[in-house]
Amino acid sequence: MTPGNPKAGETAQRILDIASQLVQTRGFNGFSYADIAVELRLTKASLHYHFPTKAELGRSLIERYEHNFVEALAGIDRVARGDFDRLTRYARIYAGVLDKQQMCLCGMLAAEHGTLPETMRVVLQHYFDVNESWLAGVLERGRDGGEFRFAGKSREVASMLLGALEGAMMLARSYGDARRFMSAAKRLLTDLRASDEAAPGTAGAATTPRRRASAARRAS
Amino acid sequence: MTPGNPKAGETAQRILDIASQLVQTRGFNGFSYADIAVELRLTKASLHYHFPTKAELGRSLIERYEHNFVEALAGIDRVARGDFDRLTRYARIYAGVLDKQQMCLCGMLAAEHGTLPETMRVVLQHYFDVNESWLAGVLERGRDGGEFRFAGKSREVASMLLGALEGAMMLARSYGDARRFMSAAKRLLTDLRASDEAAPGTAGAATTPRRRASAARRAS
DNA sequence: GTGAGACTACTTACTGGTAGGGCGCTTGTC
DNA sequence: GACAAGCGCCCTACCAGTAAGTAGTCTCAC
Repeated sequence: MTPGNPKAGETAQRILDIASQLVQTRGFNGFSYADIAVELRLTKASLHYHFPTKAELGRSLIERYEHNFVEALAGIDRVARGDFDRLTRYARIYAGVLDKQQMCLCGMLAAEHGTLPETMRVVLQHYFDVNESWLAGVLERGRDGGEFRFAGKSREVASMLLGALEGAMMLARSYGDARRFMSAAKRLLTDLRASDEAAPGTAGAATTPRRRASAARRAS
Repeated sequence: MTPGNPKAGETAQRILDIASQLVQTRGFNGFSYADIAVELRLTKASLHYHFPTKAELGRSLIERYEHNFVEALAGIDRVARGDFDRLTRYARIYAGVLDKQQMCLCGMLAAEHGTLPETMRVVLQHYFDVNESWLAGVLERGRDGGEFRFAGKSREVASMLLGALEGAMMLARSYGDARRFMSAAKRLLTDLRASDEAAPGTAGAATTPRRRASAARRAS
């Protein structure tokens, strides 16, 4: 198909698209090369041409997912108004995945950690590290700027937040009810706000950052 | 073991023991009847005698797990001093599972929800409902009694808490670092306390060293 | 401007191994 | 002799992965 398209890697990308979807719905142990082959109307052997082993495919999957995620985070940093808004948008990425009846690729793989090839484990952990670093940075700046209030290291809050969102996503998906995720995410985020006061109600709204500290760009 | 025990289902229990361990480390799609057979020095056919299908085995697994969990919760209700202590002990159950390099059986299955037989999905959801109900009850009483402070429905907090603990467990396991779970759990629980006041000090972040039996009281 | 060689993107046909599952026979016990 | 518990043997489907071959395309020397 598409005869006038000699662009290298096009098929590989389509393989990754299907594989990603399969992992995010059925897990890494829940699909086979045959599943992709059927969907793509190729033979299994062709898939092995592009990705010699399933471990290789899995590694590529994570790397691409991380790459896209990092871009999304950069996008957030570009448009977000304040750090609370950043977290809100971050959570919205998760919600978007959930709306497609999918689990976070890496959340899924984390559950399957025990059966994953070592090569995949390494890049998987890197994905989480990147997420945690970004979150920690946002939290740190947000606290400095007076938008957030929390005790302890921002890195630890980031770690908790990451796990809580992944877990909320997992349960929401198994309940087939995205609102479960929404509710949990909202609670987790508002609990971090400096203006909590045991605040009930729906709140939300746009944030008015007190200060945009020019301080520390990085927190790693 | 326990030779003088002609109680029917002894082998069935041993099958469930092994299967449970396998699910909690490798997932439901990550083990086979053959794995159990090897471990138990039985044939696969014998296993099928006790559990005709894998779905049946899975269902029994969840039901037994829930049964044990409910007993543990009753145990907590018997000995706990106050509702914060109840939650602390609840989290300690998770920590105990994690110490064995295992994931919560049902947390693992939730991730694999997309490939689970319908019969298993039903009992799986029941497990989470039971957990959530117990948590909601503790939270509700704790708030009424002035031990907790939070906004909104206790049921929603319970749901968030459940997801957050499962998620924290999942990530901690994939990092091979139980302290990640400890840290997250502690933060989640202390955030619910009425006496937070933006928390004193940074709290001895690092660890809450493993404490075995008694010596409970507070996790501060 | 053409033909040899290399390269890409596949194919068909197959491997050894494992999956869940089923049949019919044998024990040991009450 | 009924019955729970287990075994030997087998089946079909599917798994990841491999070998060998092929159609089309690009490059470059002549």
